[in-house]
Amino acid sequence: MSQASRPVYLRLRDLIAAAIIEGRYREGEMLPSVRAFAAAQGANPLTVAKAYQQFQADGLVEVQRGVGMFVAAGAAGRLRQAERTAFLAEEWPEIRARMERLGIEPADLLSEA
Amino acid sequence: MSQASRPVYLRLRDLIAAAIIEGRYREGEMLPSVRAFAAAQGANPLTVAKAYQQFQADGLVEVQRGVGMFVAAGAAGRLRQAERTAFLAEEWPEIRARMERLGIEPADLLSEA
DNA sequence: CGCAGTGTATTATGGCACTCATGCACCTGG
DNA sequence: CCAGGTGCATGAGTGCCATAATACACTGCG
Repeated sequence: MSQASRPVYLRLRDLIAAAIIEGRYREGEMLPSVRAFAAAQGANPLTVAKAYQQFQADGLVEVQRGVGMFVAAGAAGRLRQAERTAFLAEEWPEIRARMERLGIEPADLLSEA
Repeated sequence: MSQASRPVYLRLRDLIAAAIIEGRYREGEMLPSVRAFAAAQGANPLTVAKAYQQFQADGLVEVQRGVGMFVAAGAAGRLRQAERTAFLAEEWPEIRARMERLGIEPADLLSEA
C-alpha cells in the first residue's frame, strides 16, 4: 500500500536528512564519502551522489571538491523548518482526510507512544 | 516531496476506493464502464482496467462479463477495514516518527479542521 | 438475429525515471 | 611529486508506465 518501492536515492536522502536533523551528522562535520556510504547501504555510489546533490542544491551541504561534503551551518534548523512546512502543507491534509475516511479517531493514536 | 508523480492507475484505484468507502458507489451498484471512466478522467481505458483489476482480484468487485462491474456486498466495510489496518501498521508509525523528528506537537493538528 | 454496450487479450510503441559502469578532475598527506 | 582519497560528468542500459490500435467474448434489448 505505502510505497515500499520508493526510489533508492530518495530513501537515502531521507536517511541523511533525519541524521542531520537529529544531530547525528553535526554541522561542520563531514558526511560519509559517497563511496563509503554506498558501501554501507549496499547502493551504488552514483545513487548516493544523487541523494547528496539534493542537499547541495539547497545549500544545506557545502562541497569541497577533492575533500568531501560538509554539513552547512544552520542546516539542521533550516532542514527541520522546511520539512515541517512541507509536511503541514502537503502531507497532513491528505493524511487527515484519509483518517477521517477510515474512521480513525486522531485521539486514539496520540495517546500511544 | 510527497509522491505527486504516482502512477495513474494507482491514483485511479484510490479514487475508486474512496468512492466506495464513502458510499458514492453503493454496494450492488455498477461502476462506471471502463471506457466511460477513462473518458471522464482523461485516461486510457486500459489504464482504468488495470485499476479495476486490483479490486477484482480482491473480490471487492464482481464482474458480469458483457454487462459491467458491480460493487460486491460488504465491499465498503472490507475495504475500509483493510485500508485501516494497512494505515495503522505501515504508514502511521512512520508519520508519527517524522512528526516527532520535526517537532510537531499532535495537539496543534487536532485543533484545526 | 443484429446492434450496441460491456470487459478482456494481444501486440507494439514511446517515454521517462532510475540505476549503474567508466573515466575524469580535484585535493590532501606522505 | 605521487598515491589515494574525494566529488562529478557522460553515457548506456533497464524496467515500468502509459498509450495506441485491434480484435475478441459476452450480454441485454428490440
